[in-house]
Order: sequence, then structure tokens, then C-alpha cells
Amino acid sequence: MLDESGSKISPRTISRLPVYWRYLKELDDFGIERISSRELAGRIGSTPSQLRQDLNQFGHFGQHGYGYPVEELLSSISQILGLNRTRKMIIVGMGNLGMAIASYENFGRRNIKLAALFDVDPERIGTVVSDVQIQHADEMPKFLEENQIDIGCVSTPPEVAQEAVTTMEHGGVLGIWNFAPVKLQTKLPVEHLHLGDSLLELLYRIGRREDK
Amino acid sequence: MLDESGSKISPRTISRLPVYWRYLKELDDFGIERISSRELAGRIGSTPSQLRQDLNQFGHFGQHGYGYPVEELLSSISQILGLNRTRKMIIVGMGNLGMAIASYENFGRRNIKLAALFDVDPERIGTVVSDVQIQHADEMPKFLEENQIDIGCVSTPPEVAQEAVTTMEHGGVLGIWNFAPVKLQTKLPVEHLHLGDSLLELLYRIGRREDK
DNA sequence: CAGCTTATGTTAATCTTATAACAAGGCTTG
DNA sequence: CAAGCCTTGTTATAAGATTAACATAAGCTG
Repeated sequence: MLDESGSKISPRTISRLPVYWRYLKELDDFGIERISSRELAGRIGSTPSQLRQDLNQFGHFGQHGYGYPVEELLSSISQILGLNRTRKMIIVGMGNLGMAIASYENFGRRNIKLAALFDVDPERIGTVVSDVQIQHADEMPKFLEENQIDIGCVSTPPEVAQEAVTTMEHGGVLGIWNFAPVKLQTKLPVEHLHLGDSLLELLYRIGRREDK
Repeated sequence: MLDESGSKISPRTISRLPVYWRYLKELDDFGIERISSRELAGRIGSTPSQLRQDLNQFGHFGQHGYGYPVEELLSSISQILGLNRTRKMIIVGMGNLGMAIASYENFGRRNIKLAALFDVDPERIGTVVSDVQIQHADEMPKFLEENQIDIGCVSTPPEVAQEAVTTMEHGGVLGIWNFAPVKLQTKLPVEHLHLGDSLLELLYRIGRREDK
């Protein structure tokens, strides 16, 4: 049984799916064929209850008294996450962070294809990163017209992030992966990842620790 | 009134504090002196109720019928986050991501000082990034013995992340900022940031969008 | 092949988080 | 300087998420 569409999936569950996927992939690579919720949860650092609760939002993947078949479950979660089809991504803003993202080796295994890179700095334009040449950002509208792009990654300075997103939205991009620390005005799904915020959270926890 | 220690602060609240800090800093830079929960929440994309609820976990910063004094509130939140004192950070793993983190311009305003960089690749060792020279990872224990380091940033391949963390923990580091996709065995507070997981979450949401 | 063991799917209870409502108190204005 | 208007702090309510419990069903063993 698979993915009972219609029912709302909890956001918390969704954010754990990629973790499940990673661990299952590792198990599968090791040739392990089955796993119990207890053991998988143990590795992940979660609880059996939560794991089962999460999975059962999408269907029944396990077998009573046996556990979960790794390969099958991995395949199901891959499908739920949408990994069965290739997605094209572009990156705008090829500073240090943009470079790092473009060089990220793990896109392949997640079925993500780097389609284009954009920047405004003349010194960067023409540079080739991960087999893709950086173009001027002015070329983006035309590029988007000629190519169906799924993911727009924003690693520009915050001042120009909104502009980039607007261009992407008009160009038919389906979702935004945002590294710029600004609230974006768009109807597209946005996944936000901000280094500074994450670091401050750690800072707070370090401070609290010292108090005790 | 400030920071009623003892009461437990909700994790969700904590993760929003850095956002509040950013927006307040922006307001303060613009010379704005006061702001209401309604307006601030509007900018952030939150609700007035949640904002007040969050702030009141730490104390009473506002004034009835007036709102919040920006400079004072900013100062309070800075103190709560622990931004009043400088923290030293080291980075282990100077691949593309490590380079990007080391080059991150916003550490200064968060009172973070880059103290050292480590890698094992002979080609990288000796390179200077953000005024700091990359050393061999073998030097880390000695370095930690001679310097009190607060934050250990891990941007190594996953296979060696645990080893790096163990070394850091023994060396007296207070918290781990982890970019490697592995569960770390440590008693230190860990702040986890994984690009791949974030991207998969976006992928899922894009897929769900298309269904409708 | 029958009974036992095991680990699921699911329901129930607890705990956490978010939204809404409202009384209290300070600013502002005429 | 007093009355009214805001906007907070706080309490109450609702929604959401996690943990716990248990009945059910499949594999395994003797």
C-alpha cells in the first residue's frame, strides 16, 4: 500500500523523511534486508513509536512480527520524496556559499541535476563549476523560458534575493531553496536554510549549558 | 526585567530568537526606536500573539499601549543569545563547504572569532582563509590544549566526523556546529545543518504541490 | 503444525505548541 | 489633566506532536 493521498502529513514527519531515507539507503548499501522500528530508531536517535507513527501516515510498509523490508521501504520513501524523477536546479549567487553548493557531490544520488549558474560579478562569469559555466544573471529570464527548471537556489546577498526569486517564479520554477536571510515574497514553496540563525541557536545552548 | 532563569524555554521559541535578533538589528540600524508586536510579527511572518508569548518567556520588555523599545529589546535578546561575549570557533574539514563557512562575513556581527582551520589534505594546508591559515588536523589536540575554544564546526566527510568531534570534546570545546550527515556521539550540544535533508524536504513539497 | 514469540498498526493519553481572548496599564490628545 | 485609545502581559482554548499501551497478525521453533 502506498501514500494515501488526501490526508494531511505533519510537517514534523516530513522533516524526518530525509533522515529515514539516508539511513535506509545506508542499510541497503550494506545489503541488510530487514530492520525493526526499534533498531532503526536506535540508529537515528528517535523512538520506535515515532518511526511507526510517521511511516503509517503514508501506508503500511511493515510486517507483523518481522519488521520492515529495507529495499522496499527505501523505494517507497524515495517515491514519497519524489526521488524517482530527475529535477533540474539552478543557483543564483556564486559567492563562496554558491560555490560550495554547486560543488556538493550528493546531488546525483538525490536525482538533482545542476542546470545553470548565475552571478553578476564579471570576474566570476565564465568560470566552470561542476561542469556548468557561470552566466550573467541577466540571462536568467531567457534561460528559464527555454528550460523547465524545478528548483531555484538563492545564495545571493539578501538585498537582491527577492528580485532573483521573482524572476524565478515568473520563469516557472517550482520551489525555492533559500540561503539568504530574508523573508521572501512568493507563492512557491520555500525551504529556508540560514547559517547565522543556526549558529545563534547553538550559541544560546552553549550559554545555557554553562549556567548550570 | 531579564531572563527569569529556571523556567524551561520552549525549543521552538529558541529557534525563533535568532530571527527576532536579525529583524531588531535591522530596525535599530534604521534608527527606528519602537515597534509593536503586530508590526514586527508582520515583517517576520509570524503572529503578534506568538511574538509576545515568546518574549514573555524571558521577561517583560514591552510597555502597555506603546510597544517595544527596539534598542533595549535588541540588547536584551543579544544577551539572552549570549552575543555579549566573544566566542572562538574552529573549523575542521576545509572542502568547499568549510571554505564557504570560513569566508562567511557575518561572524563578526555575531561576535564569533575564527581561531583555527584544520584539514588533512596536504594541498590545502598552509592556505590562508579569512586571515587564518589551514593546519593539519593532527595539530588540533595540541591547539585545543593551548586555546580555549567555544565552538567546533564540523564540515568533514561523514566518515571522519565522529573522530573530529571526539577530539574536540576532549579538547574542551563547548558546542558542535555539524554539517556532516551523521548522528554524533557526544554530550555536547550539537546544532545540525544538513544540506541534503533540507533539499529533500523541498523536493517533497514540490511534488505535493504538483499533485493538486 | 500448533503454540509462542515478536514487532507491527493503531488507539489512547500526555505533553507541547500555537491561537485567541481579554483585563490591566501606560501613553497620548484635546 | 482626565478620558480614551492602544498594546501589552497573561490566561484560556484549541490544535498538534510525542510517548505509551495494546490488540493483532505474521514468522519461527520444537
